[in-house]
Amino acid sequence: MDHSIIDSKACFTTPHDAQACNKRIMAIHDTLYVLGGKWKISIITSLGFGKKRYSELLREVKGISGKVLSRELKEMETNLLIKRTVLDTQPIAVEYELSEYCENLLPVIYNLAEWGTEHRKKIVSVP
Amino acid sequence: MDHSIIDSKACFTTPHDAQACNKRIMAIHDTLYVLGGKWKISIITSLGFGKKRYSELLREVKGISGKVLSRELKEMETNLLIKRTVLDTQPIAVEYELSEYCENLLPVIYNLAEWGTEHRKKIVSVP
DNA sequence: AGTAATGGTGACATTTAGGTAACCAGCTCC
DNA sequence: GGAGCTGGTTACCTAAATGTCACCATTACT
Repeated sequence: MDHSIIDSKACFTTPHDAQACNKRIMAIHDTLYVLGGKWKISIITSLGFGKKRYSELLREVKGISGKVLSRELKEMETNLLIKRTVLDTQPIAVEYELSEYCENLLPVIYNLAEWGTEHRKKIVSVP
Repeated sequence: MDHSIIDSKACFTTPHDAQACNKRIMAIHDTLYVLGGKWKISIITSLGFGKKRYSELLREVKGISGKVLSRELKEMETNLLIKRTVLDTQPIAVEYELSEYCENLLPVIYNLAEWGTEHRKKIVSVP
């Protein structure tokens, strides 16, 4: 019963059961995948300030290409993080916005930001 | 002053200041990088159950190659997540363990696991 | 008819991450 | 001296992520 930090901190609920352990690892990788890559965080941040059209995102998320933007948006839509609405204006306009479901993700992102900020300080201060 | 979810949930501290925004995005990517890739979470999980030697990790982290393991360990060491101790036994043995600093990361990982678990349920239940 | 804006898509090239297998030094056992 | 263990490193190769650039249909304006 001496498995150190993880159990003692009650951060990992299940101990040495390989299957539960693997499920947990997969869950973590799922989340990392949903948030990972070069652009997702920027897109979420941009949409965090309000709904945007495709061309607005293309302008605001600096450096992204049209192809990658549309792919990322599609993926985030199938992950239910984003709502896509086609307006029947002339010419046609498409609006993207964060979904309500995406709100669950914001505290997670917040923690990533906090830890990253502190970590950067820590690393640059190391001799 | 209508920038929706993010501010209303107080999840992003600073509003529409581009520089602060970018710093935050970088911080998030730092964290994602520290935890990202195919193996880091598995290594942390394995070391979470107690200190391990190189060859033990090679056996327990199933599928990893020696090259990648040593690279990941080095990187995690420079990120101060891991302590490396050379024991002067014969033959020489090297022990790896999670650092105290790494404990700060465990709640973050915990959140990733929780969200990932719920998200998987959500996605498979979608029509 | 020509130009520009909308929201994209497709073929291809490049970059990065990860995998394979051979090799090495130091030591021990036989 | 040969085989086997330790903890690695190296050169080379494949696969995945990302970037570039050309292209498309629709509508509107001039």
